[in-house]
Amino acid sequence: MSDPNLEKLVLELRRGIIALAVLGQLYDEQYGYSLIQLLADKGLQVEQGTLYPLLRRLEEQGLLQSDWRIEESRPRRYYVISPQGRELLPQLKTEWNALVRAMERML
Amino acid sequence: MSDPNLEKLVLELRRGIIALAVLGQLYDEQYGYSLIQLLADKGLQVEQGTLYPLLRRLEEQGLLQSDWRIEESRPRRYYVISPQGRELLPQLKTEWNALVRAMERML
DNA sequence: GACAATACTGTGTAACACATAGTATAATGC
DNA sequence: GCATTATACTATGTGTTACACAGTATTGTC
Repeated sequence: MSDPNLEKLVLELRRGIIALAVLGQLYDEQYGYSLIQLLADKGLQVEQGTLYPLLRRLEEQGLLQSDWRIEESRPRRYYVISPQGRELLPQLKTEWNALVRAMERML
Repeated sequence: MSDPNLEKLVLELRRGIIALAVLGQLYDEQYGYSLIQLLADKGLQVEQGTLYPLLRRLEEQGLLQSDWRIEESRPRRYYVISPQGRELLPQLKTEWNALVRAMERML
């Protein structure tokens, strides 16, 4: 995949999906670094420079909650989906599924 | 869907998808306005202010070809996928399918 | 004790959807 | 025949965001 056009288009494809994936994975709490690995395991590579700001944005929007823990071997900020996030996620999934179905009709 | 958080996330979800949809629909030539209607029929609302610049970008990138026709009742710019676009589209579809499968594992 | 892995922060850039506005012609209804 | 709607495109500006790149600091591991 060295075609720069293809890379740009794939980049844009992944763009909005990352937020959906993150919200979907945070029913169980995770810290940034572990979430990157979890997403990678499931087939979605996300850069640190993408994920950390995204987590902060989603928390600002009230969709995530976090707490900073220093008792463990390393200090970590744990994130989990908030009540507001739990309310929003099913609606977002519905929109996602509608998009997937629309694309099935088109490709 | 009045939640501004949801709207913002859905906006980002749709973002990259539009280019894929456009490329997929242009095996048969279309002009901008007809393409907007075609996409809407298949469940994807795209604004004029989104589609027209997108068509120009995709042409600049060599993925589309166009010609301006004035013989018809109205002047129209017809777009069709280029050979380079035909080469790229299956790869983009593959990436899209991989993303869809990754999301299935996560939601 | 070097090196990789872990875990996070911060700044800058480019791309892009959409809002908004504008131009102009063709078809339709009354 | 005249207003209204549909058609078809152009142009500018804004806000959001993924990623590149750089940096900090701690904790295993060989």
